[in-house]
Amino acid sequence: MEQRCVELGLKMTGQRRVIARVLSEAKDHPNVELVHRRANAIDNRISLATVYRTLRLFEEVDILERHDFGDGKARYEKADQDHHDHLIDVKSGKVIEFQNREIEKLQAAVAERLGFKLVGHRLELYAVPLADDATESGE
Amino acid sequence: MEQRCVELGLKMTGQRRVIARVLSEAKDHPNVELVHRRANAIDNRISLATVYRTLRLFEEVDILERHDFGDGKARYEKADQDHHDHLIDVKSGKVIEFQNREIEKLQAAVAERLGFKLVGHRLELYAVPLADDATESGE
DNA sequence: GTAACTGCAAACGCTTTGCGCGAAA
DNA sequence: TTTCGCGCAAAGCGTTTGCAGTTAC
Repeated sequence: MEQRCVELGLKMTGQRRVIARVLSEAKDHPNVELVHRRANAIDNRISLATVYRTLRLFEEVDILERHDFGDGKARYEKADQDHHDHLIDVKSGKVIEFQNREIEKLQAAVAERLGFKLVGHRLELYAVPLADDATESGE
Repeated sequence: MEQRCVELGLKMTGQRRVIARVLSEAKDHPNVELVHRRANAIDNRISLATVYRTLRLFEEVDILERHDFGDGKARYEKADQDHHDHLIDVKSGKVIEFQNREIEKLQAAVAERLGFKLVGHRLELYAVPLADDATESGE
């Protein structure tokens, strides 16, 4: 990810490096506050404003993807991976990634049938565990 | 819609009647400010707070559906119609409704394969017109 | 009559921004 | 030296809420 930033001519400061690292290592979809907390665990002089500015910057150059899963807070993940959509376990709040080529194709077909060219989409599945032994957790 | 409110035991005040009517007659997906403006065209003593409170109330009893198409403002439509998803023309902002049984089935299948039971979903297609003669409009 | 609703204005939560300072090129 | 990023605090925005007066039943 750092390499990517250099290619784009972004000045890599200490703060940005830390924030980049936090998201590189994240296996979940942290919101801004969580990124801030994790960044501060590494360097506690990073302000919330800088986190907001940096996340936005990274999003603009397509290093990160921003999501909104309906709780009113932006959540981030790195964008360099294969495209996928999200299933949100409404019991635990956990987010699971999935891919489905067939749905993607149908989406493009629907758009075309309506006279449009698909340029993006948002698909989120809200679901509950089948075997109801859900463990409560933040994600 | 008014009938529906009475069934639910909602007190039908003048303000609520107006707001219900505005959304009954809406062919688009107005945001709160727009609902407020349209309601005021009928009775200019309806406050924004009441619009917010009423829309939320109607949403809670499933008279209305709330959407968030990514512009940070809630948008509403009546909920009594067939289920559908939305295609957003990113050129004009226009919203087109569509149905696709096959996508719905695949969504349920995806959820099940992951060990979940689908309880809701959000699908939005962002697209541009194929024949690029888009007329700019609010919706 | 009384519980429920309303308007107003203040507060809310998330996010952005103006400013002066400090670091990098 | 000039540009850019930073922390801080204040402001912005859509939305919610406390309160006192008003309305529907």
